[in-house]
Amino acid sequence: MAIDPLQITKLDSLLHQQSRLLIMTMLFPVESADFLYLLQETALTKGNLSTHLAKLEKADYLSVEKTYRGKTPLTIYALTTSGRDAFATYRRQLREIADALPE
Amino acid sequence: MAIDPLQITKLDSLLHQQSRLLIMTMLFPVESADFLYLLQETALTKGNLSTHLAKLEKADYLSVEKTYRGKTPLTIYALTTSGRDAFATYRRQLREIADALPE
DNA sequence: CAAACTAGTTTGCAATACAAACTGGTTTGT
DNA sequence: ACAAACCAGTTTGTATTGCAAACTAGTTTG
Repeated sequence: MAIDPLQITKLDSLLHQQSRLLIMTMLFPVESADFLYLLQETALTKGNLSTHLAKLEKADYLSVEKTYRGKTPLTIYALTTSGRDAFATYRRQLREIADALPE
Repeated sequence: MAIDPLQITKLDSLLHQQSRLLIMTMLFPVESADFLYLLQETALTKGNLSTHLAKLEKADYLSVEKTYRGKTPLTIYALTTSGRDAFATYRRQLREIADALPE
């Protein structure tokens, strides 16, 4: 049975955004990643990446550890449990919706 | 083979928005629909529905015909060919992405 | 020791999303 | 007749976004 199209409006708006979904998708398979890794992989600008990460952190979808590699700053990002849960829920809903879109 | 996560950024931003995707999803299976039908089915507010429709019209994803039902205004919306094409492309890309999101 | 580089953050601005208020007209009630 | 309520949308005001340029604090290089 086809799902209700109104399910579209139930998607987590924080994740239903291309840059943030991309970041979450990069972080999901790994334990953690640093800023420069994400910068390269996402191809976002630094400012853009920084603000999206801040938004995800504020939602408690990821944790941030500020440290050093030698003498230069190093910031490490990792999904939290609730970030993983939110991603899994979004993924499930997105699949249902994508399958149900009319032909 | 898994797709490149960067495909996420290739999604049509106009359609990667919940209210607008909902409107397009409602319009796709039908030939046309009037404002009140969309208002009921989408459960958006009138202002919100109006501005999203205007945006889709501006992108030439839908056409608008203003007429009357008896003496009261009646506005009829229909997807254009390029609107249908855009929807089909978005649907295909969304399915690929949804399938490829990491487990 | 100044210039250039590194790892991010902050700022400024244009575009968005949303609902309340508005518009132009019609119907209803008295 | 005429005001009040209603109808089908549109416009407006405001708060939130998304983005990249400019900035910061420190480090390395020439």
